[in-house]
Amino acid sequence: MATTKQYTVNDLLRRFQLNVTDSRKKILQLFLNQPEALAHADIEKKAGVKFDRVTVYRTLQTFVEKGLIHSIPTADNSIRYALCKDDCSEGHHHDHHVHFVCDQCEKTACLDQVSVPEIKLPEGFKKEKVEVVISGLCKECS
Amino acid sequence: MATTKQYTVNDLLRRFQLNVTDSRKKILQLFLNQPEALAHADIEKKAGVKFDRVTVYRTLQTFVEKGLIHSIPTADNSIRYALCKDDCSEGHHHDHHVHFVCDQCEKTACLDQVSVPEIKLPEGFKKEKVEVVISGLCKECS
DNA sequence: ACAATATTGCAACTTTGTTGCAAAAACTAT
DNA sequence: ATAGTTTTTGCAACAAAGTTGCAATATTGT
Repeated sequence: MATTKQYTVNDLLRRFQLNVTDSRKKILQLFLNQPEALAHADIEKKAGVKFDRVTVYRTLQTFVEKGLIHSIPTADNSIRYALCKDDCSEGHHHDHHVHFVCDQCEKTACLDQVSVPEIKLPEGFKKEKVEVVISGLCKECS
Repeated sequence: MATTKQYTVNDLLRRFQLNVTDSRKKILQLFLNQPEALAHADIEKKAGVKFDRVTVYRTLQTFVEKGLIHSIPTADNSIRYALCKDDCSEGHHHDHHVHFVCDQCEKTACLDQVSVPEIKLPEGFKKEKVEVVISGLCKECS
């Protein structure tokens, strides 16, 4: 019930050294409620009129900085965010899974089962982070 | 000399069934002149005050539609564009190489030598396009 | 060179993102 | 519980990015 959820969210925020506030609880809950990645616009919509646009921006920024969520690059100028699973820490995201964007329903998901393959770069390049975004049709749409 | 360049650009535009106009020539030339990917802002800057913002938007859109350039997804909300190498056709980009973004100089490049590995998706997903963006330090910066 | 078509530039507008600052809320220690 | 300190929020104002309609201009094929 409601209380259970609250505890989870509060706990999670605390664990990431964040003060517990209404907007943070609400936004974090959105991420926990559903598997897909969320764009800024989605969050504003789903959170209702309740929070200022600025607050949403700042909350997302904070969450990324603390390693609660990570951003998924897209080719359409709308960054999407998803919960980090395990080994992300402050300022350092290790995102070893593949992201999938459905061309039809536009939903973005983390494919935790699929890991990013090793890629060898030419001499002189130093690899820091590898992002793989696959587009196509998701389970529901194909 | 100048004339040679002109011919190349005109040719290329014609080959992609585009009318030859000042802005298209200029913008295409920008892409040919240098290896890095360009963001919208770069293009406006480099093209000088000569073209309207709207024209640049529309030109890039047209180029993408016709398969002359492709967009590279980024996590910082600024789409970058690069010339398509070979097997892109109208509405269908086959971009089998890896993209590299330097964390220091911010330059984005296509690593044509490095090809995207096969990735197997879970049951039910239909793969259409695979984008790989690697960040780190480029040759010059490391 | 002309007519048909496509492209451009302008203006006005919408959306998206940022900053400074005062009010409100959350945390800490008593 | 409360007072004091620190964070966070919301507002306002702004800046930047992107879109649309339309009239003027440029391009193309004949």
